[in-house]
Amino acid sequence: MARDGTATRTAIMDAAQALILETGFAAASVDAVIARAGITKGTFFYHFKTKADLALALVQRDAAHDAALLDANMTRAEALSRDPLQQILICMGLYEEELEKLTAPYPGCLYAAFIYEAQLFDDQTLAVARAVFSSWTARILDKLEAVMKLYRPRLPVDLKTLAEMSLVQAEGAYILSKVQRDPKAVAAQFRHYRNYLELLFMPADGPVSR
Amino acid sequence: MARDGTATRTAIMDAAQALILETGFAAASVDAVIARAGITKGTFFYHFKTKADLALALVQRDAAHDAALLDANMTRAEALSRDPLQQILICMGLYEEELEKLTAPYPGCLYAAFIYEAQLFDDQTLAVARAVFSSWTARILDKLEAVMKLYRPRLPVDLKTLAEMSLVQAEGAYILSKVQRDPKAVAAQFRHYRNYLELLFMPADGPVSR
DNA sequence: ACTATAGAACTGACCAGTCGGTATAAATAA
DNA sequence: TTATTTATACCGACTGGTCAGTTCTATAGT
Repeated sequence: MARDGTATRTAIMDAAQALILETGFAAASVDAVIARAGITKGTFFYHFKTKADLALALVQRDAAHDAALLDANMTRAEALSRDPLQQILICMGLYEEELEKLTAPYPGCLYAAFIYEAQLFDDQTLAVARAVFSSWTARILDKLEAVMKLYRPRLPVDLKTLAEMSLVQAEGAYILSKVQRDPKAVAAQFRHYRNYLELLFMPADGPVSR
Repeated sequence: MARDGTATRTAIMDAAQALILETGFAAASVDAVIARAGITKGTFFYHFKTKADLALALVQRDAAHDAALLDANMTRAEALSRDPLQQILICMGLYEEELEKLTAPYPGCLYAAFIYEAQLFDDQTLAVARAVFSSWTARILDKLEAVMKLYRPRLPVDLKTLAEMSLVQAEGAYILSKVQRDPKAVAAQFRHYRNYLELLFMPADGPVSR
């Protein structure tokens, strides 16, 4: 097999991602990456011009994956309910379902790993992380604005930071999961976000509004 | 002044902490630390046996600081209200007040930085971070249990993960603040945690219970 | 012929850590 | 009072190793 290098490229990226989430980017040396991927240095630099190039490829791959997953979950949620509040709750519930299946602590988020070593990366790489955050937030914010047209929140609330809170809850939960070595921590925190939205928008006298 | 080295030791630790939050631990080289602290290599290794020794000292210092701050804020809150729910809300409000004063993005949390480079540290160092998390959680959980004796939550809720959520919210907000370069992001997220607690425990018909 | 890979030797920069030495000031002895 | 000792605080050149990245030759599949 000398023709298709995509498998090798993927192997390098997978090995690097796992290593980075264990040791950080700086300590995930090229030597360590190639050892884990089972290839040699020549091959590594055949696929990636520099280590920074790998960083960019990794963050772009994650960005594409995360965007696709949110899209899939939100589309499913939209098919399951016409109510925008229910759509968000269902969407978060879908994430929660997946997270409940974890048997090892959540390995972590590449954007968070990179942001805690921010000075090591160029603007382009960090911009990808920023873009993921802002498009995620925008998607949730859209729904929340639709919710606001149908429901009156029980407390005055800023919708933008409320949308961002879903991300915050995820990133914070990843850290908790790693610190406590607890696979279940992330799902539990997603559940709290769902609770908050429910309490915020559900009228006091019951689940139906108008 | 040849006698008192504590100022130098503090300068090293301050320089290291700032650097670590910008670049991560691995990339915060001893050379970079001493350059920022304005001292030399000999001095560094006079104060710290190894770089790992510095990591331990840093995390211990933060642990002591964080424990003292929670204690101070919670004690103030306890003086301001007899109601355990109000005590938590006030305590979180005190944090929020401080966070609203920020003019630069929150620099980050050392525990989070370390956990994203976890393999670089020995068990003792990571254990300090774990201990901070668990004693913080325990303190909040205590209050929440007292709350539960007076109030009935509007949704079934797990108190332990609810206590942990305060930490999750903080850690997640630090990341958001760094990604968006937004100094206000952290306070806004603390506010949402307060809102959640309020909605969860405040009876539907008004702020007074029994 | 072209692409994908192996492998190994090499470079210069940077890494953590060492070592011999100096400066200072307080304690002690003349 | 003035030397001498002792301990602390600090300096900076140096060492052996690792880092990212280069360069080369060789080889196998298409």
